[in-house]
Amino acid sequence: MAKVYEQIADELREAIRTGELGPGDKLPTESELVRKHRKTLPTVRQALSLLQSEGLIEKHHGRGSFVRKPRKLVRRSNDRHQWEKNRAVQSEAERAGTGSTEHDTGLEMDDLVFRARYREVKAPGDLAAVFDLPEGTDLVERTYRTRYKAEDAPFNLVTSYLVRDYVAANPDLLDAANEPWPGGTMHQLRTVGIELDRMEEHITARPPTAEEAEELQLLPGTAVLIERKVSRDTDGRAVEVSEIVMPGDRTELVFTTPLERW
Amino acid sequence: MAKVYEQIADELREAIRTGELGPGDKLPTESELVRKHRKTLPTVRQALSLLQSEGLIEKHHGRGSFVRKPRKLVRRSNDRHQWEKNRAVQSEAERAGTGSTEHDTGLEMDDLVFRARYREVKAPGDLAAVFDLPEGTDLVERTYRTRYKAEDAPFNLVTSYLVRDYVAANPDLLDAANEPWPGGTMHQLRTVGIELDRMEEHITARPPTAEEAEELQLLPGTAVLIERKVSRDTDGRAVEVSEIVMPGDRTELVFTTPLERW
DNA sequence: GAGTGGTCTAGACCACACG
DNA sequence: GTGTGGTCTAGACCACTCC
Repeated sequence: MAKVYEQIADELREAIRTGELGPGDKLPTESELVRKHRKTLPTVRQALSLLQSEGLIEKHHGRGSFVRKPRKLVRRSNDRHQWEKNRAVQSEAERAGTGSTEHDTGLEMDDLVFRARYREVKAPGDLAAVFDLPEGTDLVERTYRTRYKAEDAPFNLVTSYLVRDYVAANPDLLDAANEPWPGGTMHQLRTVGIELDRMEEHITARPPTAEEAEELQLLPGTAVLIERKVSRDTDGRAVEVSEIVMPGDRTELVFTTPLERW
Repeated sequence: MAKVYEQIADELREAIRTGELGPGDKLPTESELVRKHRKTLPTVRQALSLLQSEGLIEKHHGRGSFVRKPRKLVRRSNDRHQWEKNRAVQSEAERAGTGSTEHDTGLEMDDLVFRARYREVKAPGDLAAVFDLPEGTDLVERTYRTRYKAEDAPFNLVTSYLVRDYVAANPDLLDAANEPWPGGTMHQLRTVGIELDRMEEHITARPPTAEEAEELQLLPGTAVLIERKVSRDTDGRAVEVSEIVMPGDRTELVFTTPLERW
């Protein structure tokens, strides 16, 4: 072990692991570490950057560096799909009460701020393949941002695509002014005679892009979960494709798979 | 925009986004960027480090920096659970042919190298809570590493816990020498009269720890997917808890949720 | 105003890749 | 051997936080 910055990082990692430095505790300042290890400032900063990229610490300009606290998780369970489907056949009064975001998070609608934007686009190759339609087919692109009223960053970024021809029979579905739609996408599809049979969710993870980090206000050393969801109707046809970007440290996806009995 | 390293990073990001620099292409060398922007080496290096942490580029000592290529994904679908359950009631000859890893990846058993280690541990608080048993209950901890024969890094890290009392009736289940067990965990449990009713999978994402990065040979700028799986028997009792760490850029988890008809 | 981290300069020397 | 990135020194000045 020759690398000085690794040694400094190791020592701090060990202090965090043993609990000598607990969540929220302040680390020694950079100049203290310089004195202690008799190295220079850039070397010490390299060590701290490493810990930051591992998600172990947060640096705060003018205040110091701190051991990161575990985040409170927002849970999204796949049982919400059946819940949403059941809700789509309720009366308007019943549907108006809640949305699936509230079902996911347990929050009241009043705590949330919601923004939707619609746009018409031509299907690029990858989306066309999922829909099993020709490239360039007309799609409705819908982007959603939902955030807590008390915070100014949304807690996820959603982009959803519908095939224009499948939904154009109801012009209301082409206008973002009707959002938030009581009863959600399942009810929207029901107004044009589409019933969903299953949801396929594809999950990967990666570091956030610069834009995502800014929009979700992610600290360095955070990963994002990417969910690509394909909704299929009773003919097995893909009718909605959506991509959801979620902060990996604040989100827990829960999937329950039932098994047949022996 | 005052920050010089952001400007340099932006320019390179843009070149990558537009395709001017395609996957696998070599970036300008650090000294070329120094000359071009009339800045110093550490500043240029800061810009490149940023792109690296975003997973956009790879740096190779002595060779240069390169635009990262997208990885080939290994797909793990939740339909493997039912597949595994069906397999557990087959004859030994049938079970011997394949394991669930092969089912997941489509690879032959001959392409894979498998290592298992068993250990007996006392349940810490968080595990005890999931099993709904007292803290300190005896558990069997099983760790697995599976890798391609051609590569030297495993493609995931698995730690599984069984309640010792539930499985002790069959001593073979306490001995790692019997791994890989033909028919997997579902068949192991069957030998002690346990039938699984459902699987709960909890997914989060974060940057890898230093150990995980080394063991999975992850490049900087990669995230890991964490899956915590709880297997419940027909009484709803948690009988296995496992944690699986997977490279986020090489793994795609697929969950299909069927919906009831209206 | 004092303390602390953020950005940047201007180098030196080392380690790895490749011809 | 030459080119390349990796580590490290020794500072300067700026920006943010808190008293």
